Amino acid sequence: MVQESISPRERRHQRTQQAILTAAREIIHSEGVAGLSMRAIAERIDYSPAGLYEYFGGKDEIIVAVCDEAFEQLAQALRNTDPALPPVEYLRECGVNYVRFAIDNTDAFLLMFTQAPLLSLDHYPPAATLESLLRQSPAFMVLHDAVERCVDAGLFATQPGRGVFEIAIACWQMVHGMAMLAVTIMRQHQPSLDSYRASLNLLALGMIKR
Amino acid sequence: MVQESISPRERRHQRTQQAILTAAREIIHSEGVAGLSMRAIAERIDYSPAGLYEYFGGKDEIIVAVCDEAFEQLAQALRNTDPALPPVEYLRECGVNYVRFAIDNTDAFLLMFTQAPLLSLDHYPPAATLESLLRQSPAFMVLHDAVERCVDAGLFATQPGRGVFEIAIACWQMVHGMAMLAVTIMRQHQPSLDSYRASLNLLALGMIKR
DNA sequence: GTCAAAATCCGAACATCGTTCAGTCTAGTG
DNA sequence: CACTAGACTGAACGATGTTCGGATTTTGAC
Repeated sequence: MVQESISPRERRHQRTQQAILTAAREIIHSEGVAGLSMRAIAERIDYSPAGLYEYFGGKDEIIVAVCDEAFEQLAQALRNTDPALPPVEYLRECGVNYVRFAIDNTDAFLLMFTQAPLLSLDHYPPAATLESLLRQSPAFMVLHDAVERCVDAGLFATQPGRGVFEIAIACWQMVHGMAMLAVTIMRQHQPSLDSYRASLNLLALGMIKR
Repeated sequence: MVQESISPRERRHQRTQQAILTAAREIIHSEGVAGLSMRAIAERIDYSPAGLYEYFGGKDEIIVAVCDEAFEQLAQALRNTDPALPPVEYLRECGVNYVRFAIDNTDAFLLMFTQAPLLSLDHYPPAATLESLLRQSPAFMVLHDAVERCVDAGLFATQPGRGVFEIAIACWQMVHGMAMLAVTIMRQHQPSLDSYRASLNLLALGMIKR
């Protein structure tokens, strides 16, 4: 039997942990990543800087934790895509939602893909294969399953060595490039979501069986 | 007449400036971006930390200068694409070279697109339009001209509101996503360049007039 | 209820960082 | 030669992430 109920102590511990994370998120949103400091977090939740180390191993761990939350939010944003859409349109709208998430959550997105990669090499355990790594990512799996629907419906062509997984990676690369450029170089010059949609249509067109 | 010859003093100045930049580049390559410090640069070229401020306004300016150099190298890497290739293949190989540059110069590429964007908002003057901004980027213009060749040859279809410029952006987004993921999440699991080629073929296929 | 152990939390300190400033030395100009 | 502008340093300032010893509180076992 698993002891499901947690002690009040653990509950307080988790609550304080969450308070730290939300404080970090707020600071990043208002001051930018550079403005995030242990002292700023501590002050915001009425703690001493040293007290934070009771809940996180250090600043890096806090950043990684914020990223983990953001990755889950991204996956949720992708899952919000209307499942009633035809397979290809569904896949395309997943991509649009990916870009939309990046634009609406610039701070979080930049953190996920510019700060975490520099830290994660030490924090995340190295996976054996790329496939085993990506299968643990809920966000990627939404794209993967969307591609699978297209293949199962006989719309997308597969080849030996280029199955659902490889096609899903190609889709991810495309939408990730869109999102990444949108939050960096094009930050001040956002194209319409329809222009992203048009580009994704082109990629889908190249994949469709003919 | 322009005074072309520069004084020995200015020559020394420029040489020291270059020494600072190469020192910074080497430190980033061996220690990572986090290991880059004014003191480390100064020590490597036998200077006092304060002496560096005679040549650069601060650490941010040094980083931006390193990025500017790297952007020029990227443009050069794209220009190395064999011009004898047919238009579409030429465009595709430009993309492959973009990804190859990212993989071969991971430190520089990460610096360009993860550090600089956070600083450049203060350093670079905001451009009026996206087009005027990108036209100043030699690297992007290589892609742009490659797309133009495809359009002029009657291979790529254009539409009102989706001309050479818009298509070039789509290509850039694709290759940028490939490169970005290659140097972050897939850093330890590099797919072959041929798999990138195959994905780029799909995008090109969607653009080809039919 | 008692009491040792564990969990919190803090103040002070340490090392490091980017940056500034007053001053010294040197090269170039009149 | 005198003078000025540039080059360079040492010491310092404020801010940062982190550690450590100790004080305080909470918990669980007897």
